[in-house]
Amino acid sequence: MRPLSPRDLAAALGVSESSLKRWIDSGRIVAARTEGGHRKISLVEAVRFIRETGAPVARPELLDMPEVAIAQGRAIGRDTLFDVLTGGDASAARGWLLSRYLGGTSIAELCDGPLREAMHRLGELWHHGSDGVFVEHRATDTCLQALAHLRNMLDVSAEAPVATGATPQDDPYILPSFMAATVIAEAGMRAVNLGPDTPVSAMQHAFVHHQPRLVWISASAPIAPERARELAHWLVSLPESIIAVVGGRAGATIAMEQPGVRRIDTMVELAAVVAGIVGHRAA
Amino acid sequence: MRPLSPRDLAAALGVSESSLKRWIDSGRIVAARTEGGHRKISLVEAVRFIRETGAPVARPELLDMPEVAIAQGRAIGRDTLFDVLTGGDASAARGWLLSRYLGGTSIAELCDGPLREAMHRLGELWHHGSDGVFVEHRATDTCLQALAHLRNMLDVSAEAPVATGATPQDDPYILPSFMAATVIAEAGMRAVNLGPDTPVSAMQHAFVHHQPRLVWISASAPIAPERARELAHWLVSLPESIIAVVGGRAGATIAMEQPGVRRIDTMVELAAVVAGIVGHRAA
DNA sequence: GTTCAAATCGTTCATATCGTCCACTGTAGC
DNA sequence: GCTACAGTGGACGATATGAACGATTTGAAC
Repeated sequence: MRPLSPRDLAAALGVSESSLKRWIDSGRIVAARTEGGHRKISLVEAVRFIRETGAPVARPELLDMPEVAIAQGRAIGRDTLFDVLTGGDASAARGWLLSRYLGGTSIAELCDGPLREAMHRLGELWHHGSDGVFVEHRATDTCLQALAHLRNMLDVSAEAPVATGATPQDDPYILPSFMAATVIAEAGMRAVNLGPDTPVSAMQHAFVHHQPRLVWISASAPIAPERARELAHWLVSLPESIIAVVGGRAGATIAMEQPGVRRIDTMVELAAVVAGIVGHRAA
Repeated sequence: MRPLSPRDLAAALGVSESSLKRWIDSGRIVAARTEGGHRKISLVEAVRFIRETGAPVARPELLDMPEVAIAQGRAIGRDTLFDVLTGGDASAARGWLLSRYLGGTSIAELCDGPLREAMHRLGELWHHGSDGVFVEHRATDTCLQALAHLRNMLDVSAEAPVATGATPQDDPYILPSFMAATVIAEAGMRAVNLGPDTPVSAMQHAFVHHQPRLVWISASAPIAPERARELAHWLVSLPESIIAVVGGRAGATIAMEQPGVRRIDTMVELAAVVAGIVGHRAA
């Protein structure tokens, strides 16, 4: 049970670090000092203060707030995203991702790191335990909420170039394409996501309607050869000025068929592609 | 995010700081105090006040809701949600829904009214025009984002009773169950949504894990007779203290099979059921 | 043990908010 | 018209807050 620094508690309470230091110095919060003079606030003291003053807690996740957890003396920030997701607390997961994002980690990095790892391990569960499907479905919904939250915080110019994308027909995975859309929005393009189980004809309509500079395909489930051919055929038929990228476990099936279609393995890569487009525009 | 100061909220509402301070002091707005006596208003409380009093929001961007300004700017009430959704601008759709919500319409009413109508008309498109699939997929993603936004604004107690729910296997519709989860959260329960294409076994695991008071099933696509029987059988086998509700076009297939399983047609109805549970608890 | 980046220190200063008082507006009763 | 009253918006000195600064401490890597 790590003691809190003034910065930690200030962030959790939504006040400035300066104020918090003053409150400690005036005795309203009791804090110990290290040899070198740094203030350390125990979790119990933080809870006492919050209780007694009725201070609003702006970001409980920074305190790992549930009283149960405090009682158990769980360490702060120790939990991995996987732990939080298997725990099933949607707001905790949102908090986890949000605090990393505010801490400077890009959405793309979050997707490639903790999110990918967590969902991968959940996939393992799916194979091993009988409750894997339950946990995975619940985690998908939780991630959707958290990603939507992040995406809503971004502000993309209405003049930014557009990207359209989808998950192919018969592929039910919601999350990967939603992640791609979020990463693309973060990198500065307007992302139009058609979601899972999308036929090529719908992608074509989206293309005609939005005139995107970038088209993404996110293929996780194994894809039937005819479908892969149909998709690859369409992608190759696009004008040369359009960048087509394909990601996901099953993406290789599509991308291999033809050059000119770029295979992508990570969200950071995707963000780089988008940055190239946006940067080029701006220049 | 960060708590609002009287000045912030006053500016957003277009009233004087003096009035706002008076409203707080008279208890019409609940505000916490800092150690030094400064008033802090949480965003949820601000939203509650705006909804209940019908106060007009002069400058929503000060509340971190810039989309609302745009939605109200373009002659509010002229565009239907259907128009906005077919237009494909996600932030416009968010603004549309958010401004109605701030205006006092409940999420349940929004789902039963504009959202249901819009999605229904989009379904018609699906039959008539060849680009219907594209528009419908895009609109689904847009609605997901907007609903997640609303859901993120709600604040549900960690002690609130739990509801679990899902869409049956082979039913790919994402939105209805997500809407149900949002409505349930609005009405005061913690909602755990397993999303589309969920086998009964996963619902059972969720039940064992979360010990919910309420179980919801959202069935839109036609459901195979064996599956319907399997689902109905499970629902009926639940303890009597558990309330089981079934909604959606295909819901009748399941609910008809057995009494004790309540058929639900609107989100307002669902909210009423939840209110019954929460109210009973509180009493 | 040394090195180094990140966190925290104590301080200062501009700004935000406090509580209070007062002048103004609209409305209801007479 | 007049008064009483209730709500509003603006102004005031006093206090609280938040951001910035260079100096010091900390923790982890080598």
